[in-house]
Amino acid sequence: MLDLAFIREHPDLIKDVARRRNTAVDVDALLAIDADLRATRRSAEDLRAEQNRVNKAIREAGKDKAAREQAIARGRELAAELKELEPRERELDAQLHDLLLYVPNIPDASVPEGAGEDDNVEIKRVGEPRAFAFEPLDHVALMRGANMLDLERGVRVAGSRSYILKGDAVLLELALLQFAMNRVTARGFTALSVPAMAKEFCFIGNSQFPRGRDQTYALPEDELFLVGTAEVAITGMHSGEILREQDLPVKYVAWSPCFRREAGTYGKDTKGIMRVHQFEKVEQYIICRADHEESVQWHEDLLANAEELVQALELPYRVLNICTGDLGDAKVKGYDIECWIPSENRYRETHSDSYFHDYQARRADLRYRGVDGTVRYVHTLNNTALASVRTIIALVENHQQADGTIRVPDALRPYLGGRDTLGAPWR
RNA sequence: GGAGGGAUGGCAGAGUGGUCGAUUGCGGCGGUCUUGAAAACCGCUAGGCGAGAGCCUCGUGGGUUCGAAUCCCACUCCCUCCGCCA
Repeated sequence: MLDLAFIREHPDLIKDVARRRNTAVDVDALLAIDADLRATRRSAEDLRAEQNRVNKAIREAGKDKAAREQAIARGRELAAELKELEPRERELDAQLHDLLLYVPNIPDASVPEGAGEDDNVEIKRVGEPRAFAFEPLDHVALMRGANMLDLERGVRVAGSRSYILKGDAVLLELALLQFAMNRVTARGFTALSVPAMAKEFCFIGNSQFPRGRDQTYALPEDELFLVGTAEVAITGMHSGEILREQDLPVKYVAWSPCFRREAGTYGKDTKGIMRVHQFEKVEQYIICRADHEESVQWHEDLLANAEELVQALELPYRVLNICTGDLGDAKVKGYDIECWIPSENRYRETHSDSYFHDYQARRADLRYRGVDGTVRYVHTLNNTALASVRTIIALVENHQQADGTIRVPDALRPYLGGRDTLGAPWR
């Protein structure tokens, strides 16, 4: 959410931003409602001010019965007028708030212009895609052969885009999660295990709602929703608080299951487990002071943390600077890390590193008191540390061996009981 | 699932229809004193809208009333007991 005063002063900028971001928002309607609300509120405030004066007069009238009766009569008139005005004031306020949720954030000047994902700009490439001395398999063939994946029965249990990991794949998943948790906590992040379901306000605060509502699983009986990322729960957990500047930055690394409906993606990534409804993720999250330079610094640091993990797993990857047309509404700027997937002969997204300035903080009402006493909205940032299935795909495909087994990168071996190979030879 | 109690500022905790946006304590900030610190003492210290006058906020939303932290209704959350249960 942007500051309403800023929108009032820069309507053309907002319209331009919405166009560049491919997002629809009716700025004129918003400003019309705002003007109407302010006029209505002004009238109501005048009435309330007089009401307060009349109430004081009633108190002070004491035994002067005539003055008291007269003031009460005026009070009755004011109450009647307010009864007309107040429902309208509430209605306009609600409408304004709803529209405000659709106004996107302002991208940083360093965000490339572009219509969609094809216009994202590659900013670095690390590691060489491996030259295989044998015909490499895709993750489905590989994991099936090694008895690590059962797609059919996963679908039987939970429908399309569901899967069952088996055998060494389960150990691999747990190892990866713990590997990520250990590496990031070693950098001073506090480990969290957060609820995988959350109330609506958390999703609004984080900006998943209202626009992404159809991508979220709902539990209507309980007015809860399944989170698509731990980010939702973390944004919600401090909602309404005023933190102390001395306690910033707050750095979390949270593990959670992630649930995604993937509505509207029917033809996409139908093979294997590239796009699934449920996976595990370790997420980095930072709450810091309202300072652009500091946000930028943490954004880079979060990227570096993620790169370090990917490098330790010996996966070739590249980093993209996400263009205006592909950047989520709430983000000021975002980098994606894409890991090399041999069977697709291309890089695929495994991490998403973003900063938001105070956009999420305003929605979630998350502020801090500076050492000088002033209260401001915090800045928030987050980046994936490790997402289970996509990392599993990249790892098994990149580290497959001629006999169908998977080589375990050195950094991961301590989390797999020292094993250097997963699966038994089968090719 | 059943019964009862509760929700007030950063925290604790008064306040049961008008002078209460709110007693007090703790914490925090500033000062006096001190070589420095502690202690003691003094002062300041909720948030939001508004250029300002002023307006709003005592869990949330309605209602009663000239007037609501206070009364009524609904909801949410927390606590205690019972039941069920990983």
